[in-house]
Amino acid sequence: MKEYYKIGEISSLYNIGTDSLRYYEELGILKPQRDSNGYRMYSINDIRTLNILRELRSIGFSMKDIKEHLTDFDLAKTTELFRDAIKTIDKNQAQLSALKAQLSERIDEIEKHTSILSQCGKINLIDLPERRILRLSENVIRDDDLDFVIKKLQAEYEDQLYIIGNGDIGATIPIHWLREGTYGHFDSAFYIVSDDEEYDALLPAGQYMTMTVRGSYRQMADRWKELLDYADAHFMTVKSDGIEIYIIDNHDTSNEEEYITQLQICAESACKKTAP
Amino acid sequence: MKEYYKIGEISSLYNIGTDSLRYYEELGILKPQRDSNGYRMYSINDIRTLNILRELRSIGFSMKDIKEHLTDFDLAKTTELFRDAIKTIDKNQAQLSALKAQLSERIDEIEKHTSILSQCGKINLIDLPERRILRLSENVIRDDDLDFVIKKLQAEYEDQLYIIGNGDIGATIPIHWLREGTYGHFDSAFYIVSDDEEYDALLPAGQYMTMTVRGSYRQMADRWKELLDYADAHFMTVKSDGIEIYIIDNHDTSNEEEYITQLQICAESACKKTAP
DNA sequence: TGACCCTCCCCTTAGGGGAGGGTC
DNA sequence: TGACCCTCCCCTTAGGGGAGGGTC
Repeated sequence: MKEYYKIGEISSLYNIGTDSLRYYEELGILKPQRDSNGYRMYSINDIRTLNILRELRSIGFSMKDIKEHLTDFDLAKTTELFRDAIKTIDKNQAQLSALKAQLSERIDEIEKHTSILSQCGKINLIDLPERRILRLSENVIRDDDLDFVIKKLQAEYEDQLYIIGNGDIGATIPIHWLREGTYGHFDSAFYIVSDDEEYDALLPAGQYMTMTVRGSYRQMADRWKELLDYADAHFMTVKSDGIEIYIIDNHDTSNEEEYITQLQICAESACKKTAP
Repeated sequence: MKEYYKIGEISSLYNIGTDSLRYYEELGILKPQRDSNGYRMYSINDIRTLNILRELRSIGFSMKDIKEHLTDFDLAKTTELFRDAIKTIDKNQAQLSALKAQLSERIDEIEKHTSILSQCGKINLIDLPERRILRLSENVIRDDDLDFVIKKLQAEYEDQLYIIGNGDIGATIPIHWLREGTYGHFDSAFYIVSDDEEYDALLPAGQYMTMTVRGSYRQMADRWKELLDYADAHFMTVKSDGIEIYIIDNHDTSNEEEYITQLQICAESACKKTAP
């Protein structure tokens, strides 16, 4: 057995690059002697250090931590180091789990929504419960501004941000604007929040006319007209502002044709009212 | 609502540094216009891009992935991106779990072994089963070389490395060297492997004299002498080489006083043999 | 004037890769 | 001679921090 080993021998034995070994020396962790020709000579002691270094490295410790540990360690310090590492791992795992749940939910949503494409363009009458929303009102909001408004909404409720963001995003249009056919203005943007979250406004319960629309926002004026015409034809009274829910929007696709938006407006049969 | 926003406004709204925004521009992801004074002017469209960018970033995608994604994405690409991300997360989680298990095991071992300190220095007679080992024989191995030999052993069974490394490490000393009192030479180093792993040699089953020793290796010659004297005094016949198991060594502590080594040697009562 | 913006420029992790030149 | 070693030196991620100087 030899006294010293050259960098190449160590490199192939440990299956690590010679660069790494030189780097460890640069950091002052390994201090191989030098031969008269300048070649690094690794002793058994250097190899021992390298053994520990690589073990800690594979566990994921930083070189700084490793250097610190190597200068002076005993059983208590070693177990403490390992315990800390476990805590860090737990944190990372929890983060990853949360992320994974978010991603799964997003995928599920996209798939769920694309599966209702057959509904597109049809008018349905459905009963919706009262919905809680976080609302940002601004008098006039152009279509393009929506993202910005949403962001302001998020900024306002920053501490809840981890909760918000999964729910549906929407906007409301005063009924008289819809009647006038001047599409492109909204009077508020909102998040629909779930029961256990903070909210500042409500979308009323009731019977809603809904239409799921696929594609560009340019067609919305026409779609709203269809809905209002339908209401008139069926002697229904419109009882809320127009509501747009952005199911698939520019966050999910850069292809306008894939957008999915649901139009909702509360409307009840006039006959109901006039019934004895 | 304004047409354009300055870098500071965006920065405080998104709670990210202005450096980041400049960096996104440098990468060509954001392309804010410039005012006549050279100030960046972020449009609603830039804000939209930034929204998506930050979302993907928080999920953990690299800037390269994000840039690629932003140039052209639709529902199919978005879900694919998310699915890939989930796969990556799963892999990372699995790695972390394995690491955590390793760390826990190491901690448990250290604690288990330090709890048997009361046994130190006492001679026990115990029956040990046959043990499977991976053995590296070298004619003469100095104490200092052990780590290196172990490394060669690992290199030889590289594909099993994830298995190896948790088991006990030890070395054997020919009985005549022990008798001579020339401690510091070994004729082999080995790993004890579990039942389902590859092995190339055996430590025989039988009754063993054992002594758990705490502290420096300098005392081992004396300890071995105690064991051999004990055997002689009790008319026992030594039937194996000396075996040292390194329970706590220089990998766990830089303090020699904390080392724990178990000496084992197979020895059976002479009276047994002479029984009718 | 103070807050805000600009453009360099240097720094961080853990090495990887290569040039140009000596060594066994 | 070919494999091996040496020392620079530049490069990677996603920004952070600061200097020196202009702008509202």
